[in-house]
Formats: sequence, structure tokens, C-alpha cells
Amino acid sequence: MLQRRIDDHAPPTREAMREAQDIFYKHLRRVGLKHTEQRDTILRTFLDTRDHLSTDELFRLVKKRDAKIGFTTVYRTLKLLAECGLASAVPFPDGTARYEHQFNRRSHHHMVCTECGASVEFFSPEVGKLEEEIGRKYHFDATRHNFQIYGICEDCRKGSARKAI
Amino acid sequence: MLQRRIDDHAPPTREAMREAQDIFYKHLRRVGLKHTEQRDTILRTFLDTRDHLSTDELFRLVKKRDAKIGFTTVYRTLKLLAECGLASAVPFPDGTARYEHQFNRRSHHHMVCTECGASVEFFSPEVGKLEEEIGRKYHFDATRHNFQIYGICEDCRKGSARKAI
DNA sequence: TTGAAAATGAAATTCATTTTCATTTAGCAT
DNA sequence: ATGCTAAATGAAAATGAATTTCATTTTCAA
Repeated sequence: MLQRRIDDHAPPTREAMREAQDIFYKHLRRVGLKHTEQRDTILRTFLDTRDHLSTDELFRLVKKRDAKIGFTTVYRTLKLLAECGLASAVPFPDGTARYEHQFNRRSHHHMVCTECGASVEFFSPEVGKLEEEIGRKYHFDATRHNFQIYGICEDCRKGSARKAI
Repeated sequence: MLQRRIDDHAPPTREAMREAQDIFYKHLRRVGLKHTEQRDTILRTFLDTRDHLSTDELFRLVKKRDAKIGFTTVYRTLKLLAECGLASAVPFPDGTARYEHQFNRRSHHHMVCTECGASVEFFSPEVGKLEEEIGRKYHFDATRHNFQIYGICEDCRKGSARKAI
């Protein structure tokens, strides 16, 4: 199931898309890989989607644009995107690996509803500060963090309240 | 590989062990399940170990105490322990599900070294406060959270510095 | 244009997790 | 104590996501 995702981000501008492609192809050249149409399609599809995608979900979306692209290629491209920082894995409680785009995004975190699976983004600069502080305190060279809050969202709370009447 | 784990917690006292068993067996009775020797052995083994255990790792430890206990039983018991709050899953970057004990533990978080996989616990009451605040702000009934910092630990930093010379 | 290196995608493999099922056990009622 | 019934057990099979293999096709630099 596609994860519903609530945030306040606009879709990527043509400009941003271009920049992301640039980053991707620079990365490919750096590690001696080639520029292909499939990789292009996969990158675009990924950037056009705001949800947290599993490999399989991205694969389905990619197939709509080019039915000949295989799962394996999507899988490998997603890894490349993660390598160059355009995507990053978000651990979700359903066990599958999900990716979100990382390019041009404010540092953010997620609230995940354990009932319906919806995830709501939130922004809290404090969390970033904590990362720094704690890294310093423990002599840990902190590069990134992960913060999720689990609970029941308003909709589900109302839903089950209604049922209870 | 067993995750090295650095924290400042003492092994469980006989007292704490007893209390945990009590919680477990009350839970079993509540849901109409039975008290068995296998479950007892598994609980004890789990509590005696401070590391973050995957099901398979716990299984290996349990086998040392009673070679006849099967993987399936460990797997199912671990789920029961999670149900009654004695264990909880910690999402690790290696993809496998890992559990830690939750009984009588302060709320804590993890720093994970992306190089050697070691995890260091830290305590930060601020994180709990953030959970509350944010839940209130977004009308989200927050029940728990997850906070991990990724980076390079001091040992690995020294190690690679040495290599570079 | 051409050839070497890389990419592709279907299929096979791996591996953790979960389920099935025949057998054994716990614990309640007698 | 004894029998009974629901639950527990554990070996094996099933599942399903992640990863690898390999024969074929494509890219791109010379």
C-alpha cells in the first residue's frame, strides 16, 4: 500500500529536477558508470513522487512510463540514488525499506500512525541541534539521524471513537 | 555478528528478573496461554544478555542452555515479550530486526557507528519532551519514538586515521 | 565505426521471517 | 491421580523481500 504522506512541500521545479539530474550524472561519471535512458526515467519518476516508496512501489510507477524497465534496474538505480545522497532510506515499522528524496529538502522527521500507516512530516530544528550536541559529548562523528514518533493520528482516533458509540 | 553495545547498565538483579517473569506470566494468563519451561529459559536468556539481539542470535544463546528448544519457539516467545512490553524492536541499518529489553530501563537512544556497527546508548530527556510537544501540536496521540544518530565512532576514526598515515 | 566495459532484465538464489502441521505437553476438571 | 482439551512445540515448508547471475543489449571513447 502506498503510504499516505502529509507535508507542505511543493513538487520539484524544473530547475530542481535539473540540479538533481546533474548530481546523479556527476556521481555516475565519478564511479565509472554510464548514462542510460532507464536511469533517467527512474530518477524522474522518483523525484516526481512525494510518497515514501519501497523499491516495488517505485517499480510499478516506473513501469507506467516505460513498461520495459525491469525491477532489477529500479532496485539498482535506487541504490545509486542513495549513494549520491539523492535518496535515503527511512525505516518503517512494516519492515520494508522505504526511500524518500533528500534533495533540496529541509531536515525533517516523521510521525507514523500505527493504525493506518499514514506518515506526517514535521520539522524541528531542535533535533538537529541535539544530534550535534550529543556527537560532541560522546566523541562521535555524527553524520545523520533518524527520528520517528509513533502513535495514533487524529483521523483514526475519531474513527475508533465513532465505532465505540 | 553480535552488535557491540556500550551502556552503563548493570546486569539484572535477581529481583528484577523475578519482576520481569511476573509481568510475562501475567501476560500469558491474560491472553490464555500456558507457562512452559521453554518460555522460561528464553526469557531468562534474553534478560541476561545486554546486546541488541536478532531472533537468530537469541536462538543460538538459548540453545546453549537447552539444545532441544527450536527456532520457532524463540521466534514466537520474542513476539510475546514484545507484546507485554518486556522487549522492543530497534530498527538497525543492517536490515534485520533486533530486540532489546525494555524492562526497568531508562528511556534511551542509540548512536550507531556505520563503520563497525557498534551502538552506544545515550540518554536525553529532551527527546521525550519533543515527542510530547510535537504530538500536542499535530493532534497526534504519541505513544513512543525512535531516535538514532549515525556516524563514525572514535575507535574507527582513529583506526582509519592510522591507516591514512 | 567498432570494441570493450557496463547495463539490462528475466530468472534464479539467498536469507530472514512466518506459517503449517503432526506430535507432545500443561493444567483444569473430575 | 487421571483423563481431557486447548495450547505449545519444533521440524519442515512457505513466503516474500532483497540480491545475484548470466546471456544479451547498449553506451561511449578511441
